[in-house]
Amino acid sequence: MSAIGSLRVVSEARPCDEDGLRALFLRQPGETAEPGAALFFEGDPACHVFHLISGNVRVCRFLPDGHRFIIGFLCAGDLVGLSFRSRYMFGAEAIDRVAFRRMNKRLFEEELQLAPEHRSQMLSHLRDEITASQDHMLLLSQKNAEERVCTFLLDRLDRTGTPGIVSLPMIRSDIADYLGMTIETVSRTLTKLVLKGIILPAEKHHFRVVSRSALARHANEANENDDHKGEAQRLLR
Amino acid sequence: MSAIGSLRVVSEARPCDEDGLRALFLRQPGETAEPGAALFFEGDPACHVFHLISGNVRVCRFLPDGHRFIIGFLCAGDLVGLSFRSRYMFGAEAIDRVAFRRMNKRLFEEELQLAPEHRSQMLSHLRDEITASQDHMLLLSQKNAEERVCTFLLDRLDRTGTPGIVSLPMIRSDIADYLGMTIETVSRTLTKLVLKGIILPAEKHHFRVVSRSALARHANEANENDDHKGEAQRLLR
DNA sequence: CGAGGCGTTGAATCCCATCAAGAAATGTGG
DNA sequence: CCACATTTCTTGATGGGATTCAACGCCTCG
Repeated sequence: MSAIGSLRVVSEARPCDEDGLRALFLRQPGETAEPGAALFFEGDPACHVFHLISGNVRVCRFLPDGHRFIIGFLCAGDLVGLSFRSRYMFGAEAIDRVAFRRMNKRLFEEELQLAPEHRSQMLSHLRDEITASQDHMLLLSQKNAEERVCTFLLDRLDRTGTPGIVSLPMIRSDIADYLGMTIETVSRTLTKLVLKGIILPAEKHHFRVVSRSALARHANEANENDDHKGEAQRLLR
Repeated sequence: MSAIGSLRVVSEARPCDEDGLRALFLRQPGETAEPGAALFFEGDPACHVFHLISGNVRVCRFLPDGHRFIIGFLCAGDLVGLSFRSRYMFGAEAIDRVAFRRMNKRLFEEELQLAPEHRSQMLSHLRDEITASQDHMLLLSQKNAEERVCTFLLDRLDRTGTPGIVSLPMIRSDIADYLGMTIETVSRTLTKLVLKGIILPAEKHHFRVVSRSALARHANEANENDDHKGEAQRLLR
């Protein structure tokens, strides 16, 4: 639980399958995007695949009534653009200063032809996206405000480099549009968790997690390692 | 809008990419499942890929608290099982009498090796699953009861063979668990749509759609062909 | 300093879930 | 075919959790 930078375990152990894919980008020049800038827009011709070097990106779609939905957040090491046909199905915007490499899709596919072992990595990546989507759907359809926020914090906790600290580089409205709630409810729920002693406000955009297990309990997660660990948590309640 | 059996257009025209994949199943023996029977269970080793010949299947996951979530519904022509690693991430249950073929996954992958053109069809299928998941997330996070039901009806309308008729072979609780609401709200919303004159109750498990465009308007869909048609609808409002 | 974006908190409202009851449909056995 | 049990569907009454509307403090930046 304290391993730094460990991958989030979705459902079974998974040694960094996609490292091979990432290696393809090393020849590409590094680029940067300023906060708020778009890497690409929803609806644009999908001609590049992206690899994030540093920084945070939000991935979003819009409804005709102006509502925004955030599909997810990307950070260092993440790939985006593999799951498109001819057009981007969503937009990607820099949250903070972002460094990335991009690769022409045609070129990317040629490389894939040359190195067939990358095929399975590609599939692997797509399967992960599907799994992530389904977990997200589960959250949206079944969880209440507190469970949503706790789930989100757990997720961020595993992505943040410092143990016991969760970093929220995005603003409240990003979180709200990701969790399917309003900024007010997000704010209220965070306050409630602080009052309950589960998290502590730390520096700007950071919280200290006092009790990971309490967080997990309040998140009502499906498989918080449904082995002995899960049992233990149930008994401790 | 009246073309029978036309594929639902997700975002761009797509000639039946996966027909090649489907052809692989023709050598497999036909099987059937009775209503309520499971094709496979969530958590089981994923050793088969399935191709539906006829009937309807619900695809679902369970939460530790007993809640059920329905990821989607399958019908004739659909494939399922492509997006798994070693275990099924969800279960599949027959809604009515179902005919299908199955294929050992290892065999399936060998066939894929032999016919590399199937690779892209495989990717295509996974991308469709991702798109569907994201549309579903959008529904769950942004839409109210009426919009959800209208979206669902539109979706079913395109899957039903008879123009102007939407078939709902599944029961209310299936719909509820798919749309993230209760059976009561589903029922009330359908009643409301009937009172509004948008749909008419037809035979058991069927509704007649009086006005597709009204349905689309109430669904608040993103891309109801965002060309002139969309404009026209806006003007007609 | 003032403007504007961001975050928090309060009060009122509303949509949907919950609880409850009954109607309609389906199935089963005599 | 009917009586009975069970499941499915609908409708009503009520309450609660989240949204909405509003105000205010904090911070950054020009």
